[in-house]
Amino acid sequence: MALARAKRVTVQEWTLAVRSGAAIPIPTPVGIDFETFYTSSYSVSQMGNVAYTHDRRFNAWAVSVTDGARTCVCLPAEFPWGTIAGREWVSHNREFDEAVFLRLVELGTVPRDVRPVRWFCSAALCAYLQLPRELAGAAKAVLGVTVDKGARERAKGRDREPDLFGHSAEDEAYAATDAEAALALWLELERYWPEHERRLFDLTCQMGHYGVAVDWGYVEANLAELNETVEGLSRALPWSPALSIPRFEEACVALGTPPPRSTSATDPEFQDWAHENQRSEAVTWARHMQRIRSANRTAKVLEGMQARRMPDDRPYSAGPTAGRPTRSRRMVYELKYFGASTGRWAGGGGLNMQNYNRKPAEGVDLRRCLVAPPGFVLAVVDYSQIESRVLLFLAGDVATLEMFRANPEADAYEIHARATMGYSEAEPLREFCDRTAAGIRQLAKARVLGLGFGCGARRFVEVAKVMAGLTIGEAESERIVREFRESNPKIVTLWQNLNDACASRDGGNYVLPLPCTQVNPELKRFLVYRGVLAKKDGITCTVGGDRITVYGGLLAENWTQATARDVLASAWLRCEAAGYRPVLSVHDELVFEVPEASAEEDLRRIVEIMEMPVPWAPGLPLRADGTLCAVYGK
DNA sequence: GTGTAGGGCGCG
DNA sequence: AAAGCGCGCCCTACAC
Repeated sequence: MALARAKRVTVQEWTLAVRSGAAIPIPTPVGIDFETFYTSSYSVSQMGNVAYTHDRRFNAWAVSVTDGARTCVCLPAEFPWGTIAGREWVSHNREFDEAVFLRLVELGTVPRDVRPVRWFCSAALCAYLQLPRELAGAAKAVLGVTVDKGARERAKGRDREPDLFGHSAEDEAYAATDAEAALALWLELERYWPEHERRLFDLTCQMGHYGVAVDWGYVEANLAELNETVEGLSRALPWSPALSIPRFEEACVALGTPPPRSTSATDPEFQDWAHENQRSEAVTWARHMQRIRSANRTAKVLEGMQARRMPDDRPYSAGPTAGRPTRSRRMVYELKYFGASTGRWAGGGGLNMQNYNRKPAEGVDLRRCLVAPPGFVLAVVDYSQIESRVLLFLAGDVATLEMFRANPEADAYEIHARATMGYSEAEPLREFCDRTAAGIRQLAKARVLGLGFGCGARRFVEVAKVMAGLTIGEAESERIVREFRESNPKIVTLWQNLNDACASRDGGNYVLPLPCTQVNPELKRFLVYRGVLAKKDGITCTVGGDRITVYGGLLAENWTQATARDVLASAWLRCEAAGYRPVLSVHDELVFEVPEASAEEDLRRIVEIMEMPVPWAPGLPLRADGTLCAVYGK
């Protein structure tokens, strides 16, 4: 076992081995892992890497470095950094270890000229391969070894002065194992990670480091106001804590009002309850709670932004303050490469940039906080209904795809209405519906959004209400679902085929290749469903360490989402190659800062690049819409 | 005290 | 036959 082979050495032994040429054979990277102090309230998961490493409590109490044969664990100040400078390094969660390292350089703990030639991330690699992202899980799954993740646990509560606690041999052993596991995972799996995906990972990290410009005045003013709103609303509730559902239910009972099944603003059960009890004070209380939760969330996002403000930068404009450091107008953030099993990026680092409210909450517009820096405008470009189009592509519905191509101004709802609902007017569907007050577009929207992935009639009643604002009964829902399936036989066949293919892998793994694999087998990408068990009542398997039930519609959805992700990834790389680097990416959308002077032309070119057909999906019609704006979301 | 589960609020 | 899916973070309750 790779991990057992490494021998623990002292700093002197390590240095000697490197000087004699015994250590770190040239093509081999070194595994490197920092151990740092943290508590429940002071942690990297809440604060993000930059804020965490710049906090006054920051303390790196050990570094472990391994070449696979020998491992050295010591204080960062004691490590002979010259022995690994200019080499390739590997860490599990590179962004964290890199932030620690850069901070130690900044603090003078590590010499200024030490740099790796490249720094790899075994966690990103594991995520790409749909293995557990977390070190212990990945080591277990890939190497078959148990890595105790206790080192960091034991670091909690420790005095921040490294001299005062003197870490135990056991602590050091765990620190060593983390570095060894990272290196072993990298060496074992590295060849399965294609070059363009590594590039996407690096671009993702760089994008977050570059960050976004923020209107800090707007953030500050609204944060104060939101906190007042929360306090005021909380005081109006006759119990505490304000968001306690048991206390709320007790208050309902005392009032003689039956408590609702849900207190969620968007839950249909709550809406029905609120309507039935509209004269009861309980409804007022519930709405207060909803406003508190919403205001609270918004306030927390604003606080998260403030915590990630970059320490300083130089003013953009010339003038008396030019060149003098000022408080930065930018904010750093993190995006998790391959955060979803389908490959989509996910929010991370304590602040999720991918779920900012689209509409103001309590009068506060979160998107309005993100702005273009002076001299620039934001170019926001997103794909139109990309998943609906990809689903048709994967189902092989060539005829419907051809309608997209022939009718580039029409959206997916109109195409669906024309293809399967008998709509045949010459005028665009939206105009027709506006003119005649017909409901066909809403129904088409509900069908497209709700029925493509196997949703049944009972569930569709709610889906139609939430997605398209349609109120339908059970019988009507059944009719719509049946009619959809009859008129979209290719989609239904896709569900069945995927279901059968997965079930046929009973006892093994189901590997579903993505379209990008078709053209260039070197660039393989798959969805992997491990440990398939096909029983009479359904199929179960393991995805990302969790046991889940799968069915045809779900497989179709996963396949679609993953393929749409590849379309965006491909566009991101093409934009990058053309000199356009996004500052943010949200699933089907890229946001750029473009100079005011060339904004129109830049936007036109970006849209053009994003709409370029992808070689591995011939016949997939792509449509991108772009807008220029001074603030995000306008 | 810590860890976790569930409800809730957001997004594509 | 039927089943929308994919995420993250905050708050509260509760078991340990």
